[in-house]
Amino acid sequence: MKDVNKDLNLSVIKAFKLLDVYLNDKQAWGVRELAKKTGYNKTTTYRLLSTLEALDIVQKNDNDKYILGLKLFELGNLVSVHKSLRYYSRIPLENIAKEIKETVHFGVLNNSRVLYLNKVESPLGLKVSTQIGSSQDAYCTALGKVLLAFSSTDQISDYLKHVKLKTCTLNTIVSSDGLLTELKQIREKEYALDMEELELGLICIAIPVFNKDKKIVAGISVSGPSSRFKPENIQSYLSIIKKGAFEIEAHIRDYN
Amino acid sequence: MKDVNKDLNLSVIKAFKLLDVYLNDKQAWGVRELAKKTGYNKTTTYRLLSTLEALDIVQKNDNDKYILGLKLFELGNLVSVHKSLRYYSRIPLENIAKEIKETVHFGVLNNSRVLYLNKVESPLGLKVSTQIGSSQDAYCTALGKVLLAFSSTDQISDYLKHVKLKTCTLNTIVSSDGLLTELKQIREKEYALDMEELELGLICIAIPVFNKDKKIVAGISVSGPSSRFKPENIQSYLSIIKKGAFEIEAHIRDYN
DNA sequence: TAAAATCGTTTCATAATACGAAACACTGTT
DNA sequence: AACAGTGTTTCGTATTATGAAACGATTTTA
Repeated sequence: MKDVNKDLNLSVIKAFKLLDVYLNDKQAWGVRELAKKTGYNKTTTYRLLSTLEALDIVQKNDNDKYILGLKLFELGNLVSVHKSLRYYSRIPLENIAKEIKETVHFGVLNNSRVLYLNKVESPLGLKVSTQIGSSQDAYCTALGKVLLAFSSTDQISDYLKHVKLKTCTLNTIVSSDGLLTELKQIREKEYALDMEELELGLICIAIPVFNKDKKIVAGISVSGPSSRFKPENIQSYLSIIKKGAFEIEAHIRDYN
Repeated sequence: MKDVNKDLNLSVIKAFKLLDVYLNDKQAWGVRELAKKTGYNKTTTYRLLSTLEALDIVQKNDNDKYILGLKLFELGNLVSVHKSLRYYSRIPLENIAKEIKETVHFGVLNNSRVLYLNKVESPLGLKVSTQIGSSQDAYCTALGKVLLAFSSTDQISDYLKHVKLKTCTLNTIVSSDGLLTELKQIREKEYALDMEELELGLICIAIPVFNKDKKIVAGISVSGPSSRFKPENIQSYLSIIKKGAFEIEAHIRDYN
């Protein structure tokens, strides 16, 4: 809580840092639990929560623990950033999911992470399921790698400077050189694969979505269990995903 | 800004009241514009916006005006209230929309208003389109009336005490007695109609969704232009919507 | 059954912070 | 050249947030 900041409302910052707890642990919290998580005083936490509750930003559940309230749902749905991406991606994603029968994701790079803007889940029982609005490390997912690959060289070197590549599985790329080579190959092939790099048994294909200036704005990925991703399927999957990407690109030519 | 409140963080309240501006006017705002809208001092508004920008709650658009930021999108998608309603309503709503080819809405009563939790738009060019997360007065919509009708008598009389029934069209019910009679009929028929009460040319059918205790938890509505809502269609529409309601009810039996 | 350990909540003197008028820098218009 | 818009910074003052301690109510442990 040092004041390196110029001149900001500290209690507003505190309030949102408290809400940030919910980004990591999506559960209901008590006053003392949140006080411990945030490092705030118990009374401070209590006062913040009372304030947020009065505003319908948080609310108590059946066990008198705090959960995020409906006002945040209302505000979240008003966010106009990437709104056209979200809007125009829906139907193409559904078409892809209908053909391939695997979960389809649509995301952008945000704060060095993949932010999922949209998804359509596989109709099958065994499937990948990610929450819209959640984010994931970029280096160990196909979607993240394809978004990185077509970023500027400055952005890529910045990414490597600030993000630690951690081992998720035996296949995870953990060296900067390894990732740079991988990104170069992705640029050449115009698609990315995640062969169990994030999680064992999980395979993922991703392709970029460009605007009219050939600048990357988003990516589409299809993911599922390795048992269903045979090498002979990947090419046909790619052409189906590319068809969806073309549809989206047709609508967002003025996106920047 | 009177302190009738017990002991709350006033600047946190100010911050969210500022964000509330976006609920009414979904546009980009400058510092002075927001200061005028909120009644805050220009400097206060500037400091609040700088704080919120540092937290990614708002961000500047191309014209250096403030819009809601992606952090709100992330938080909004974490809201767990009504999450299962939103989840289990999706496919039934899509099936209804596919059959009827009109826009289908799914909503609950929240703060005396209809809050739209989900929607599927009509595939036709001329269609009703409402924003998920937005809300609407209850008394002049079919969805609102059906949600009111099956509320407790206390809630209904409370509603009539606090909400002013304003004329939207010639058909709007503006008297308390008129609305009470209408709600009684809705309880008997188990569905509600909005015959151009909110907007001329706009017709809407709504039915309730109950939990296992026969308590209302949500409602489904189908809306479209009056030219496409012939009296002879309404009965067949109703049976299609009811089928969807049954599907949802099967999944939410423990909802309260 | 008593004691201890939780929980959320309230109090209040003190320390910290938000406030806002005024001045400033910048841009585009008259 | 004067004016009318922006957003931004400064700084003394008035307001507000802070947190240790005490409180009441449950639940758990001895």
